[in-house]
Amino acid sequence: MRVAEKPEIAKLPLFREMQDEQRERIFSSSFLQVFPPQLTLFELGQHPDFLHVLVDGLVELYATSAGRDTTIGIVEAVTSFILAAVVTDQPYLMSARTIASSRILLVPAALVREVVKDDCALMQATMRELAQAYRDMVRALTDMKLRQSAERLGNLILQQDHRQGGTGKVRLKTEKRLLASLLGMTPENLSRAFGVLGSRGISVNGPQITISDRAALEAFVRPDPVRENLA
Amino acid sequence: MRVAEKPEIAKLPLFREMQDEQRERIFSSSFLQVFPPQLTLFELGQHPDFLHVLVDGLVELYATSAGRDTTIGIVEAVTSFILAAVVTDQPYLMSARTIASSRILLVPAALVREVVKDDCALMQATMRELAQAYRDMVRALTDMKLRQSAERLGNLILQQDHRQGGTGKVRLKTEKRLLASLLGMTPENLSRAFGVLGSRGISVNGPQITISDRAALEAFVRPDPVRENLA
DNA sequence: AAGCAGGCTTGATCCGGATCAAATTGGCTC
DNA sequence: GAGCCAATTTGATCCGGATCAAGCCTGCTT
Repeated sequence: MRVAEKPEIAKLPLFREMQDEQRERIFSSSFLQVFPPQLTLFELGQHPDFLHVLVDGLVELYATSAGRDTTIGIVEAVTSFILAAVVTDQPYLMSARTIASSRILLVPAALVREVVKDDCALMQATMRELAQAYRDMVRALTDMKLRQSAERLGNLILQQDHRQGGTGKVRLKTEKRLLASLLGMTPENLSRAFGVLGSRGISVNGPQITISDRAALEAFVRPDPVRENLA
Repeated sequence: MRVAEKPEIAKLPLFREMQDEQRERIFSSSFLQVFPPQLTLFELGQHPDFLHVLVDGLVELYATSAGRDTTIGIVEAVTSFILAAVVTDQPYLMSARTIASSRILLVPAALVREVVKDDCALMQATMRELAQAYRDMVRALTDMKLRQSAERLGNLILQQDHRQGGTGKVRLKTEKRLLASLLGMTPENLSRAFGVLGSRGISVNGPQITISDRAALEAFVRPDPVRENLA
């Protein structure tokens, strides 16, 4: 790899702390590839050949079973994904496709596993990343099991607002149909859920959401009792 | 700690590969404690002071939100739990309570974090454990999002059978109400789900389940497309 | 500017699972 | 063995969300 994005990638939590020469070893065997929108990057059940780092664009992680499918996560740049499959060297549990045109760094999985063994800093970063990913999944699962759809939506809006700086203005980065799938509901019901939240402190205009009454919203959605530490 | 169980605990994947002296360092600062049934070990939101290792007994991990609660996992001996909270040093995302009388090894969380840094083998084991836990969560989430209740039950029975040796006889280790909570349904509906599966290849007698027609059962529940490697 | 297509919304209906309310069962104590 | 308590099962009803079916709006094509 020989690209302008190298420093940016090197700054990722995953690669930040590791030895320079090991990082160079990883990067020199990796390559950056551009993918058009709507392209399937890999599918559930396949053997993981590469650790993926989304440098630019947007990627959907989704799972399929019993003829249906559902979105497990939406990956925004710059982030690595499917670390767990690479580390365990087991088949993917999800498929991935680009939503927008995307540039992705492909790091050979076997190399990752090898360098991880040699470089404790990388291993530690990997461990942290996995622990965080696990916690995110726990949250997603309890969200799904304990809250109903409008509450889930409200919570997601609060989270997004928090991540975007707490301004009370949230802009959706994806189509609503995708958001619906992520939240585990149909597009129809997402639309209705926005309707419900309309009388709970939110106003919606296309992809632009405004929190007009945060207190009312929080009262309705009952946010997570445990706030995540700001990373 | 000075107990008969030490060798058994030392054989856990988490502690198996590490340096002997580091392991001893961990064990010497840990202590084994006996808890009666139905006792809350810790609660969601608390700061993790100890890594727990269930030596004997049964523990429920559950989450609470919005006045409801749901079971996230059931821990059987011998297994460590809440590694992720310990590693990240962030508040628990779930609560834990004993189901049966249990003996638990309590390992100071700060010590774990420290030794992990010094002992790469332990770190690697931690990383693997977290990766596996993450994958389990992904499965649980997709299960919840994509399958309906009788299918979830059928799948759980198949998994259990697989883990218990594939004999076609599965014995439930917990009350059915707890199983219902794990599967994300009410006890009433669990009962009805067993009824449904009655005509799909299984028969139930109290806690004893018999798979009488595996093909029929698999056709109905559409098992995970990706089989887990036997650990 | 008309036509079209895809995504979003709205309305009507259906279905899975929750809730509420009784039975029934099974292990216990006395 | 009677009585009791908790777990489970069964039945009736209700509700959230899915599905089906139109409309609608926006951006793009021709």
